[in-house]
Amino acid sequence: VSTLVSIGDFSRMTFLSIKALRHYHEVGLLPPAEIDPDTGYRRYQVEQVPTAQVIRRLRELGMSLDDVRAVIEAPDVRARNAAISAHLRRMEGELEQTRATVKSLRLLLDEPAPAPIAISYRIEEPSVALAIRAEIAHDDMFAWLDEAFAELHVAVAQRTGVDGALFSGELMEDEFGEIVALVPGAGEAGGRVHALELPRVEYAVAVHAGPLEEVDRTYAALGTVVAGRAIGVQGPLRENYLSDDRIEICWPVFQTTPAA
Amino acid sequence: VSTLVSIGDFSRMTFLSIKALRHYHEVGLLPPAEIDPDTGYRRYQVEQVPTAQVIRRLRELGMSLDDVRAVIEAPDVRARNAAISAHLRRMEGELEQTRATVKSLRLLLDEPAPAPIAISYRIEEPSVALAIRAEIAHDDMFAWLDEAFAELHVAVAQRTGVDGALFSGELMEDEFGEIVALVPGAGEAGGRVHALELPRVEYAVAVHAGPLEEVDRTYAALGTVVAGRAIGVQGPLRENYLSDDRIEICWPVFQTTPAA
DNA sequence: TTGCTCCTCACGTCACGTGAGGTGGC
DNA sequence: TTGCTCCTCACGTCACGTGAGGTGGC
Repeated sequence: VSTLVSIGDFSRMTFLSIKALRHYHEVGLLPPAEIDPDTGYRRYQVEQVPTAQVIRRLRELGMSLDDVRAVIEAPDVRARNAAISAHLRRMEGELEQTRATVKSLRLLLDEPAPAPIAISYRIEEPSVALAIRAEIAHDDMFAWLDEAFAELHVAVAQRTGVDGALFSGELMEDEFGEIVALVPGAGEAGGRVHALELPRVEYAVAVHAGPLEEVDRTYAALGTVVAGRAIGVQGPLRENYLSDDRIEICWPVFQTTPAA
Repeated sequence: VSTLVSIGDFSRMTFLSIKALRHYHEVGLLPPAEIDPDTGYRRYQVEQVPTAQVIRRLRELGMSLDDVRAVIEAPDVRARNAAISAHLRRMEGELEQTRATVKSLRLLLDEPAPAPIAISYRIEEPSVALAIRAEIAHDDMFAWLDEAFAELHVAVAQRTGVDGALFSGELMEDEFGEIVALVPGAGEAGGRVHALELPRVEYAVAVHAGPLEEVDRTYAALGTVVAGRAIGVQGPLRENYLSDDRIEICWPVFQTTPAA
């Protein structure tokens, strides 16, 4: 015969606030064992304490209630551990990101004016490429590109240039929008992979060398020049991945060169 | 003569979303250099880009907009670096906490049933102590206790027991409430320090040995016994800090011993 | 009986995101 | 002129916290 305790006692026993316990009840994460039909008083079983302790620790690790629920309701130990490990991996990724951001912040504060970068102009004549397109959130960009290029590399037969990507305005401005991963050349379409005809575009181009966290500074330098000369036109930005730490950034412009 | 750019261009140059930029304008963190009186169009100066880049990095580090503002509006480099360093120290503290929580979670999952703990009963006869009391948030508990004990240790003249603390029910249940730090014995009152007369209380007592992160499990074990015997009474919980890793937890109960 | 516990709304917080509905600029 | 950019509400998100106002239980 198990002991029932009031919400106050359960709170003291689990270090979860009463408000939190009521919230977990409301969302069905940790319903009390019993509810008095007259008074609405919640009664918890002492056997619910370990579950509550797990919930508190997962919440302290910043796991969302939905993910906590997945852990709590996992059918077996394997699934449970997988859910927890996935979260810990995410946290490690964030930690790496944090380290990089701190470094980047120090750099920015120490060196507010960036080294001047070379900007060139280029006319891209119409060309073909193998491409994958999608509407994604800005935060998913890296993961999405990794996967897309993996698929494209399998499909491409005749490469005529380095990997590149097109970013719609909305993707930058709204945190959600169209993205295209492309490999110049020809190959086998199928699945998400399709052939893409790239139109003629004029670009102002800058090369970003160095850590990815700094790439906004190159964008800013390039954008400043384009804005200063009032030559910007609409159309997606393009990045070309020259090497592991060299990215070519292409900003669409018009009439940078006298007509032939 | 500085270049003005539209919110869209500024967004592309800084990797801040348009929604974020409008929000920063609304709260006065990064107002545009100019606003068209007819259309309401925001225009940013390219010289605002570095500030925006700093804001983006600080936000990525999880700094609140209020704290970001403090950094941005810092009167000099010293004040600015102090604000940033304070945030980074907080983050390191959280990282330590995260490590401890992960460890504690693994322990809890590996060993769901805790080792049975010894529970004893005790009657505390009325006594005196030097004490500091306050209403605090649960999260500030450790910092507050550290400071309070430092003050009490200076004031105490005749110690008759180890450091202890009283925790009101609300502090546990509402995340905000009364806390009392106390040193049994006598000494010099003054400032926040005052003499406190402790009434007679009967306690169920358990000793928690080991890491602080696990202390909820001892609370739960103690609470389970108290609830099972239906001997709980209201009144603050008490902790006595026996040594660095031994905490005595005292739960108020009634009539645990036959009357004399 | 008193005061303590617990209840249910309803609204606030933080930093934006998500539309809706509309207008200006090239 | 078209469609693209930008505007302002108003409301949503997430995980609770903060009261208000009221009732049950010892």
